[in-house]
Amino acid sequence: MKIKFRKRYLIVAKRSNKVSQCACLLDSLYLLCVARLYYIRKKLHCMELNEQQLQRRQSLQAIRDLGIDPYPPQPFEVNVTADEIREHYENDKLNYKNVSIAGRLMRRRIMGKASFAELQDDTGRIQLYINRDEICPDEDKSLYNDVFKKHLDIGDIIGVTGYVFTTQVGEISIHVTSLKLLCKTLNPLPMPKEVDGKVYDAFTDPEQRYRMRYVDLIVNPQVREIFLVRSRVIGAMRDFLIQRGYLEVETPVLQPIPGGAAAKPFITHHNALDIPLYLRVANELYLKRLIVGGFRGVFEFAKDFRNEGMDRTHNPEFTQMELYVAYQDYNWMMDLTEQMLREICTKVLDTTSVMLGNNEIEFGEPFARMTLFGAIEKYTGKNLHGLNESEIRSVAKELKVEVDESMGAGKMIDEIFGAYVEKHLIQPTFIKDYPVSMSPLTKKHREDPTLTERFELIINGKEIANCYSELNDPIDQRERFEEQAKLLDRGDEEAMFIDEDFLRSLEYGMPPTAGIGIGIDRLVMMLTNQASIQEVLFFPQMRPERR
RNA sequence: GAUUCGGUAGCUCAGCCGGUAGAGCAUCUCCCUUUUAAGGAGGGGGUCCUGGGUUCGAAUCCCAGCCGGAUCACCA
Repeated sequence: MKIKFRKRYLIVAKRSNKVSQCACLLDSLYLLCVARLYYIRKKLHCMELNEQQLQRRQSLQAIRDLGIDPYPPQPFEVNVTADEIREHYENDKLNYKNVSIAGRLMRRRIMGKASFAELQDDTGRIQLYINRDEICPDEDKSLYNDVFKKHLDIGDIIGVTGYVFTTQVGEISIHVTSLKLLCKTLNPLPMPKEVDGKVYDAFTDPEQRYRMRYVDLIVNPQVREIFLVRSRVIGAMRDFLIQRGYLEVETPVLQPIPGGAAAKPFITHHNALDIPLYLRVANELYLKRLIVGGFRGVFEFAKDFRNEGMDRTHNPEFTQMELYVAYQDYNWMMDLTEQMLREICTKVLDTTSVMLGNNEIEFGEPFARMTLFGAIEKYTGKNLHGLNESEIRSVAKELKVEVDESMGAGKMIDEIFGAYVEKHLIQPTFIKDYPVSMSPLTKKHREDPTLTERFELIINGKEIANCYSELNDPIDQRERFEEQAKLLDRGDEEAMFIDEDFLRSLEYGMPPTAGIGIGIDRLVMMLTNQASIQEVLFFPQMRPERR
């Protein structure tokens, strides 16, 4: 507006060289008013559409005026995909004499009475050759001259039929004999281009990509690939577990007591019951109730919710697979985990080693196994085993690890581990035997009552799985919960609540059980070499868009 | 949360020692019947993130804010 005025003012100033300054001023004031009115009208009538959006709406109307439905209700029969044509045409030409394919128009090269275009379906792109006199055999050339050349835009969804051929420069293409508009689009797409492997004008702004994932998926094929891997990883894991006879179950997301993990929950309210409910931070306590109920093995791919920080490895909601198997222990679960990851990696990526940044992670070799205190001693020189809370606090201070009064011994050990050890564990490593205080749901170690039978699997310096021999002594469990309750009172917002119903279930008897939780998002990050969790979530949480 | 970098056309970005807003692609008009970043000719398109300040004059300098990226710290 300001600029428009300035431009006009300059024009006026030039024109009125010989006119009095007063007249010039009046003139420009008038133009200012006109410009403002024009601006307001533009805003009201066009809802701030840009030129290209307006153009597309005009094309939409023009198409309707030609008697064509831009959003037809009939199905369009597709009998081939872009990928299939590119792969099999050369060896099976007779089978591609009558193809029908649908997708987005992604590029047009119009050369007068004939054109090339690129159609993108869910498998990739295929070139189209469109000849005016073939799609318009009669006098009426409007389908080519008006609809195709003028009123179709990049991104529009079309269906074509025709036969496959190879062009003079050797590109497998579809010679189009008929073309139908299936959906007119009103927003222009970003237009990345690739020349000799170099990508220009890529749609790379992470904010835009995450906010408009649909656009990201249309124009960035590598993004689509990540989500295909994600789906296959989950599929392979599910197959692995079902093959072994474990039951896939579903347990409550809305929980009256948020149990099973040290984490800050989201809280909500149920109107009819007039009670607070929490979004689950884990499903552990429910799956164990099912083991009490008599299932031998249960698992769930669970969305968990934690009201904590957000960064490139944390999203407020994330996916965990939790598995509980009766009559097993954590040693057995180590073997199963190793086997499962090896199988998933092989099935999904057809290899046992993956590049992750500069590190090559090897899933084919046996995973290293170390005790927690052993690992801490290895990397800090301090043996924490047998130390009491105040002794650990002083070691933590000596190591310059930040601790505060609300932290118990377990929490401080975890801090030290995080600061000194975790980053060194690049290859898959099981860290086992955690102190009792940091594992309130875990059975005491068979040889050392100050420890628990628990392991975490660390890969590339990140925890990816957490497993226990599950505590099934109801009296011991009650005492551990009471310890947690004291931490809650001390101000540890992540400490656990006492879950009376869970305790009651243990009093009915839970067989010895091994349980594990595997972070699916992190696993997928590793298998797709992604540094941020947003890249493996379709719709990562974002601040709301303004207006 | 701390530090740091950034926000300019539909997209990717340049301009930033203050002085009339630029490029490529996209879009529009015209030419072109095997092109492929198709080509040729011409045109349109901007609240330079927002709000203050300094100045005759701010996209540019200063302050505040909003949004985002990266790094660091913490939860998975």
